[in-house]
Amino acid sequence: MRYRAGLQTQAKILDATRKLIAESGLEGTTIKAVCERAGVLPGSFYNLFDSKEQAVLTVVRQAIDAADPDPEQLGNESLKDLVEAYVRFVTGQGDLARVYIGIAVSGSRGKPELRGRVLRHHQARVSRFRQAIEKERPGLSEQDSTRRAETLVTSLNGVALHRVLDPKFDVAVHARALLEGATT
Amino acid sequence: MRYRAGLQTQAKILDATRKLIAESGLEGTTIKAVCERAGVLPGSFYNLFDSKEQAVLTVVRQAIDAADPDPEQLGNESLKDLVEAYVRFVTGQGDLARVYIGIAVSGSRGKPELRGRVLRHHQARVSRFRQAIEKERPGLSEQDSTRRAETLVTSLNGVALHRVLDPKFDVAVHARALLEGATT
DNA sequence: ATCGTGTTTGAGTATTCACTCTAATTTGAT
DNA sequence: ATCAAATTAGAGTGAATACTCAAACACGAT
Repeated sequence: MRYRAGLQTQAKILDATRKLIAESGLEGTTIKAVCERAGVLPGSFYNLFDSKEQAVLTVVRQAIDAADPDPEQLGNESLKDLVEAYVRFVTGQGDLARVYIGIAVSGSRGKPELRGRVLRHHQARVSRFRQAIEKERPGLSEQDSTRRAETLVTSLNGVALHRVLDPKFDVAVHARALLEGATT
Repeated sequence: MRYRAGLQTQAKILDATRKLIAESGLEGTTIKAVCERAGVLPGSFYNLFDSKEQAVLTVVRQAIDAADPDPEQLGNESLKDLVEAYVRFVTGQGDLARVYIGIAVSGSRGKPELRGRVLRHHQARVSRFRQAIEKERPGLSEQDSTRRAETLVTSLNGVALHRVLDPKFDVAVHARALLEGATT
């Protein structure tokens, strides 16, 4: 993959894969469907990717990266910043958010690669939230701040999950309530 | 299906289906796998069920029913009762809880039957939680109590979701924290 | 004991899946 | 313009899928 044509084809395939996962989950994401939507034939797909799983993993990596804001400023942002960034991710990048949530539930079974990646990401996220909580409430024990961070992160995922089912669900309102609950 | 043998076979098939969905998701739940685990041949399966989807739907219906405590005492239980019942369901009936959570995301796509069922059940659940909240905090507006109930129910789902990924995750602790957040 | 009906058998069907292969075409540095 | 390498075309592979069917068998009311 060194020519322009190859790079364009790769982008088209990844776009198609992302949209298909968001629309119909891993189950509905077949090579045939991806190729049809990308306007490409299977031969081209396998010229650029070793397997279907490789393409899926690339998209999942994109989704996980997109769920975290400004990785450079790690440790310098407020809890409100973190929550708002997640709300923006869920409401503004619907496709990636659906991939993220969908993988967290169904895609991790029997696929250690995916499961490990999701769990590692979750842990990093909890740690980041914990730091922000400790900055806001310096008196808390580490155990307590960790517990609050875990409750907040998993609850936010639950709210995001419901938005996948009901697009009218107001994520921002519930995120605000959870934010308040975590700091009082 | 009128003889005892048929009823026994039906029960064996549903048990196998439930366990397989819990272990390996919808994707891994094939007719062959279900039949092998149930000690039955495909012909017997299709003598009792019209399709794979029918068997899956039956299991999902069981899971949804099991998520609600004492349907007869509707409206008479405290918020704490409701939360504790959900924790018991998630921690004690892992199989069904996994089916419920998994279906809510991955299974509902492209299957209006399932999607509608899940959303209707969610609405009933929110309404039940709202009533309990209003009894605990009589001063709240309906809009406010509804918002609190929605936050609580979706957050509990998020906590339960994470337990699917990490069996060591302490659901009870986080459920308690969410319960407190909903009533203060 | 008989007989209609429910149940099981187990091979068989059509389809779809991820993936391969070879030949033809396109690319871009020279 | 040339040519090696990158890319594409598109039919084809074997395995797995959901599902079917006719024949054998088991049940239980009579």
